[in-house]
Amino acid sequence: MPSLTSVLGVLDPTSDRAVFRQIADALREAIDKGRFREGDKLPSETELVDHFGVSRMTVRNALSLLQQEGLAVSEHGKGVFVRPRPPVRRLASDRFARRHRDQGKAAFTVEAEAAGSRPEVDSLEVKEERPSQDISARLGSPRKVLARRRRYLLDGRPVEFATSYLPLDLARNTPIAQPNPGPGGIYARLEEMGHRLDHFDEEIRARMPSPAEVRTLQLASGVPVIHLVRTAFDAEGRAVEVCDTVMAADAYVLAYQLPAN
Amino acid sequence: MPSLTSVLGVLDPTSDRAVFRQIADALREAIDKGRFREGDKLPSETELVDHFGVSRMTVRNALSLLQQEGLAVSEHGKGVFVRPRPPVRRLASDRFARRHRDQGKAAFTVEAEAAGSRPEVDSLEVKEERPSQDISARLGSPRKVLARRRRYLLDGRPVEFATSYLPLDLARNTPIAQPNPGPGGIYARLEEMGHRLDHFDEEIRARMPSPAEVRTLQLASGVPVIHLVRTAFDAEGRAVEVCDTVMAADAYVLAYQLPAN
DNA sequence: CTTGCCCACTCGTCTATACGAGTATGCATC
DNA sequence: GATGCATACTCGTATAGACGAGTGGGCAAG
Repeated sequence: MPSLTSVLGVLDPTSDRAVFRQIADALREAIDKGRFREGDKLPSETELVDHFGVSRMTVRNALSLLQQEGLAVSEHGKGVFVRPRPPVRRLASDRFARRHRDQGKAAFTVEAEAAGSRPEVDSLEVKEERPSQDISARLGSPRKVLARRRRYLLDGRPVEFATSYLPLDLARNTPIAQPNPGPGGIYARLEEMGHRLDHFDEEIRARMPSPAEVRTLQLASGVPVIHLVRTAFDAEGRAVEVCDTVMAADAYVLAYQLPAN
Repeated sequence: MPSLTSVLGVLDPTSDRAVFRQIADALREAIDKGRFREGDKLPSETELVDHFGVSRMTVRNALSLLQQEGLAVSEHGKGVFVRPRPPVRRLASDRFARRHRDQGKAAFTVEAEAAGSRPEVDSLEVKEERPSQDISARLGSPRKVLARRRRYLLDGRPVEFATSYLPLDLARNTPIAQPNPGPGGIYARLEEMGHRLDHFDEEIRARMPSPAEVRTLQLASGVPVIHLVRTAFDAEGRAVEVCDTVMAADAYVLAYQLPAN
């Protein structure tokens, strides 16, 4: 096995770059060059202390940098590891198009099984609520809304949670207010109820997760979330649903196809 | 002025939650409640040390958490501040549609001025290169490509940098190989050259920036980047351009409109 | 063989101290 | 009044030490 010096090099005492940054640089370079691969254990804090001849806080500072960059994750009692890249779920822009509406299962389940993963849906909750200001504005200021919350998991790992909001006058006492709205999901039910869907608006943001989101999605440090808000409009131009989704950014790539004219 | 105790409360010594997390919680809550607003200075490390009766490293640990969450930014010699939310640039999905192709200025310039900001383009560079494996695959494996790099700034702040790649056999000795390709940009030139554009594919990811990206975009810690790769296809189905864009996530919201059928 | 404990190793948290470096202010000097 | 310096504040970096807590292996007892 190669010596730590050949893998990580040594510090440059003449450099004005902070020592912990030099250590982080050395580790980052070693990872980039494949000397450490996904899931590999990095040298322990003690080993790095001995190798570089610095104090433990300095080493921890360096490792903390790598974790903020999303390059490494630490596991209490085990060590610090190169962060494994999870399989990525690709969301096509036409995933809610009418022609793709499966009559049996939910879109998430169909796609996950096609990709060879085990899908789960979780923390299902259907409630009547007063809408937040933002949701209210998007739905045309209804007094109350029906909120459908759920969390999605892939092979046991939470990847996304979402809340759908519908004006209560539209959804009350319909299959939409049931935990399972039936084949084709709530979009199929909306169309059966005479709200032929015309188009969707999607807004995409990326940001660091709140502490609550870190818990719900079991996010490693250095992993942002993608925040997607989709509004569904019927043929009369009425907003009939808003779906607010927060996704673990390391589990998703969003794909859109756009006409050129 | 209110006492720190009334703003931040006190520690719960019976809690098993780490002290630095309790301090971070207190600050986060104060920010959420508006006790500290955008751009406000948080209490200095020394003040927090005195108030909570802990060591400075513990306070720094707490402040570091808030910075990782993107809630705060520190400025050497000045203090730690609630991170200001910059104005957000909204990118509509039809921004490259033919009907919007302005005959005078670049899309970025037009949009920025409409929003009342001062746009700049920077580090313009046009080069012939060997494509990376990824770019090569997207463009149908050309031996060489023309790469057009540039950085965009809004009111002096870098918000995005992008590289366009075109197969060299298509772009060599054309206006596209000039730093300024002329009115309507390279898409207008491509269409003049007989490559009528048919559609665009866009792929969106979010992740933490590399150290190089932090420098180029002058990113605060706790700010992810949005990575967008757009491929332009002509009417024959040939990929004629790939544009690789990295955006400061706190400066953008992407908006797409999708048909329902 | 299985169970259960101990121990060694890992990272997590916290204290105390020191000095460096960037910023802003006021005061003395020119 | 303008210049420049001293100073006091800010955060940045680094050391040394201590104890806690999670993990896993080995060994001894059953």
